Amino acid sequence: MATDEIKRKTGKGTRDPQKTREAIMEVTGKLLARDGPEGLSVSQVAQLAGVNRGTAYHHFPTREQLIDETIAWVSNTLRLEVFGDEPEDGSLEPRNKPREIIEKLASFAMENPELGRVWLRELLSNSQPASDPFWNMYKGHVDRFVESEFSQPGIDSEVHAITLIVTVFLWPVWARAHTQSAAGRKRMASRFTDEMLRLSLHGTLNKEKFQALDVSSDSVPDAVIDE
Amino acid sequence: MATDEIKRKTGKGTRDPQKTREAIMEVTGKLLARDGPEGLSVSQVAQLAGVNRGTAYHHFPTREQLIDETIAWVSNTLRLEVFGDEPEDGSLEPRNKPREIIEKLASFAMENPELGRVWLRELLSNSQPASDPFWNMYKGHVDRFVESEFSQPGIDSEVHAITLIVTVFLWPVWARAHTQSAAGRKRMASRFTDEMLRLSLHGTLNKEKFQALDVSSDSVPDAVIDE
DNA sequence: CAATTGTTCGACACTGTTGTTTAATTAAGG
DNA sequence: CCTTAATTAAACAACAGTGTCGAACAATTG
Repeated sequence: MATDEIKRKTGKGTRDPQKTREAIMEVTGKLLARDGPEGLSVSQVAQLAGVNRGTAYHHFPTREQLIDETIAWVSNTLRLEVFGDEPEDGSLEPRNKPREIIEKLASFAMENPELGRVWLRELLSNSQPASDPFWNMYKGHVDRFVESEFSQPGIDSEVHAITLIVTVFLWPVWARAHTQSAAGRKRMASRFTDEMLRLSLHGTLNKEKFQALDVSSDSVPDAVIDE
Repeated sequence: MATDEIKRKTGKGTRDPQKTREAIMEVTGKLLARDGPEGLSVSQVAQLAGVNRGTAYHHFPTREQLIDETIAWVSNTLRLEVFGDEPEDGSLEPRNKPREIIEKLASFAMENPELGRVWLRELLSNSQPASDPFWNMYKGHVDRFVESEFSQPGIDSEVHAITLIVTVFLWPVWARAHTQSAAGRKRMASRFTDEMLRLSLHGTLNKEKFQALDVSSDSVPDAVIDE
């Protein structure tokens, strides 16, 4: 159970600080996804990264800092993988098809479930997510879509953004726990995107049976001014 | 930061083992939601529950057992709060309006974000969720809805069940981090149910603009036989 | 080749947690 | 009132984790 160890020293290049640093963060990311921030131990990270604990402390002065930097690194990795190198402010082409982004997101999430999980965990417990690069970019896309001619009217952009990102990142967690093969994973990913698409186009309710449904039973004004 | 303590001894009834037990599990639930299973310490639980550590060990022989029993207790609490005392197998009235259940779920989740979070965490990392009472009941309802005349055809029941439950339990986490007042929470809960309803009825895409959309681009057969 | 710089390692002291035990205290129920 | 069970307080060994050192080490320079 504690006998697993990753031999990082492949090839001849024996000493590579940057690679060591990344290896440490990579393992930290995985362990963060599994155990959460409170359950992470530098000892375990070092062991799994095939590195002395002192080395980890050389790169990251304190446990807290290791966690923080790793999360920032995850967010950046996410941003790069999903959005490439679009400009950060993103006030650009609104022609980006939302479907493309969802597919990219979903497939990435399925292949890297740990990253999505650790990032999501941080996002949800962070009261100031505006500082997160990936969140800003993603939210910008959603906002632009909601205001575009391609979307239905009346969508609550914040609710939509959160629900979408949450499902995208957590479906793989479920899917992975119920599939072993790579083919199975692919199928699960397809099922997800298919269902998302179906949902986007048709919803879930049979409209003929729900004509008399009071949509705004005890709703509140749309304008939301909090606090 | 570590100076918080809950005075459990309200009134005169000083000694009540069952209540002590519940108080311990309640605190355990909260801490589980905050720190995850790996981050939970019996010492902290005892301190926050206003109980001696020995007492905790009297009720729960080991840390692991405390966690397990608490999670089971959470699942049961969830089931009771949302579904009342319907029979477990639930092969009963399919006339239960899905909307009613979603509203119950959503409002409960908004008022008890910790419980939902700890349960969800367990569900997603559990490869054998069929043993969870709340999951079984919930999944049964979704299945029956999907096969009923009230739903759209072609819904992937598993995907739908997971995405719905995930959003229901995680939206409150986000909402709570961005609202202080009780009124604000209520508004956030309303926005969620409204948007869910809107989504169920109309989806997100403007159909006129997406007529030529290939729904089954690289889809796979619906029949899913894993492994 | 030697000096310098930055990386990695092994050992150390310290703290906190677990699980166990033992003795003393306190309320509840017959 | 007296027995029983719950609770507390305290101490214990075993252990894991955190930070901090100084020394060993590699690679790049002069």
